[in-house]
Formats: sequence, structure tokens, C-alpha cells
Amino acid sequence: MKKLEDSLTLQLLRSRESAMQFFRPILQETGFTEQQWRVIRVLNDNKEMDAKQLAERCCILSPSLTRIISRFETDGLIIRNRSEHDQRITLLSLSDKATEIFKEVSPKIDQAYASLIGKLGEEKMQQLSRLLTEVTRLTP
Amino acid sequence: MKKLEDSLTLQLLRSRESAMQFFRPILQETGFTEQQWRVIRVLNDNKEMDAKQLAERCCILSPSLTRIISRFETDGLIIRNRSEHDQRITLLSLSDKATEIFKEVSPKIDQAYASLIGKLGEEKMQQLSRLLTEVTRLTP
DNA sequence: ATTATTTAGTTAACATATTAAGCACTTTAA
DNA sequence: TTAAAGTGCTTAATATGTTAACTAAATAAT
Repeated sequence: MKKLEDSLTLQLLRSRESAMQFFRPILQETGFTEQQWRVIRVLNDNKEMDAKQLAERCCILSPSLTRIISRFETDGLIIRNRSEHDQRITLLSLSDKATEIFKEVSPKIDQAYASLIGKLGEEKMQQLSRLLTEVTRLTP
Repeated sequence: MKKLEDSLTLQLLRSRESAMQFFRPILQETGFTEQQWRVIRVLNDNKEMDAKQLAERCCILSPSLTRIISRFETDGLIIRNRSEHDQRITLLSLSDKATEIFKEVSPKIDQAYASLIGKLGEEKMQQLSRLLTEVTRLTP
């Protein structure tokens, strides 16, 4: 019984670690961290979004995102703009340079993901996805 | 298609976050972090083990474990011993003080875990567990 | 036996996680 | 309209994640 105490959270941790190993070599080449890449990928899909939304989508807390964005801005990868309707809000978008990088790296990521699905099986992948969604919805 | 690129790893991240919310309030009270508690829990079950095994069991990398152990040692929660057979190996065990703390906190954790299972359902819990195990085994 | 390789653990350097506190701007309410 | 409460982002402080380099001890290779 005791062994089950946190086994779910540990299992989630371990399995994510396994899944990440499909992508790590690619990220390693690019020099981006996991989190940095999530920011780039999400911004690529959403052209312009505010920091709060971006943080939620990327599963990154605001303080971490602030640092990532600051670095990206000085590196010329991201563009910061103040919203005109609400001066508190920061609107973020990728620079052309970052968009270019995304286009180069993206296919490799897709390939790795296909390999992951291939190994696990499409069906199990969907089962798993459904269950994870349920777990995610357990808390607000 | 593109949305699936890293959706599994993100889903694993999000669902773990949800699951953790059942336990965070308890850890908050104790003042221990997630990782610190894992160390205590695993050491409580295994009386004495070397640092490498402990790290693997806790899903914590060696450098992180080193820091955690060092702190725990100065706080009188953990006892370090050199193995006699192999002088490279550090054997670790909980102090009585730490064992006491574990006994106080443990029931609350069990209760939270029961609540989690109650909400998700025993059956889905086991399905999920099986699938996660498969994902974990995808990589060596 | 001596060197070379491996292994366990630590240290270092940088990036992120987490919580709390702070500031600036908005909205609400009296 | 103005003080109070809320919101979005940033800063700060501490802990862990991650990779690489390093030390000491054990093992393998010659």
C-alpha cells in the first residue's frame, strides 16, 4: 500500500522523462532548452499572444517566462509590444530570425514524434491521451 | 498535426501538475519540497541505500541529490556512511528525527492519494498506470 | 604490476521551478 | 471621483534541473 503513495506522480515523471529522450538530442543540437523551445513553438502557432496566455500554454510560470523572454529579446528572437487597450499587457511575437530557426528544426521534431508514436502504437497513444486529459481535469 | 508535436510531453506535464495539487498543501505545511519528501519517503522504505539507487528511485539527478543530502545531513535528518566494501559508495539512512517526521506526515499523504483515486476511479488509475509503464519502457 | 578505463560521488555554471513581494495599470465600489 | 481591490508582469530568494568537468576508488587491459 505504502508504495502507491506517490506512484502516480512518479510514474508521470518517469514516463515524461522517457518521452523526452526522443526529443532531447534535437534540442541539444539547437542549444535551446525544453522550455525555450516550447515558447518558440507556441508563439509560432499563435503569431502574437500575451505573456499570461503564453505561460499557461507552455506550462511555464510567469517568473520563468519573464527571464526566457528577456533573453530572447536581447538575442533578437522575440518582439515585445505593449497592448494599446491595456498597458499592463505585454504582447509577444517571434522575430523573422526565430521563425526561420523554427522552420529548420521543426521537421526533426516531427520525425522524432512519429518515431515515438510508432513505438508505442497509435491506439495506446490515444488511450493514454484521454486518460491524461481526465487527470488534468481533476483539478481546476 | 503540428499541435501534436510535443503534446504528449506537455500532457504528461500538465496531468502531473494536477495530480500534485492533491499533495502540495500537505508538503507546504511540512516545509519540504516535492523532491525532499521523495527522498525521505524512499529512505523510509529502504532503511539504508546508496546514493545512486536513491537517485534513480526518486527520479532525481545526482547533483541535485548531493545538495539535498548535504542539507539534510546538517539538519540532522540523514546519516551518511561510507561502504566498507567499496569506498566510493555513500550509504544513506534516515535519522530517528526524520523517521518521526515521516510517521506524522505519511497518513495525510495516504489520505490525499485515496482522494485522488476516488476521483479518477480505480479502473482508470490502473489503465493509466499500465500505459505509463509502457512509455517508460520505450527508452533504456 | 602499471596504465587505462570505468564507476560513485561531488563541484561548478547556468537555466528553470516555486513562492513571495513589488510596481504599474485597471476596474470596482463607496 | 477617489480609495480599494484586482490584474499583469517583474524582481528577488531559495531549491532543483541539467550538463560538464573533476576527484577518488575500483576494475580491466596489457
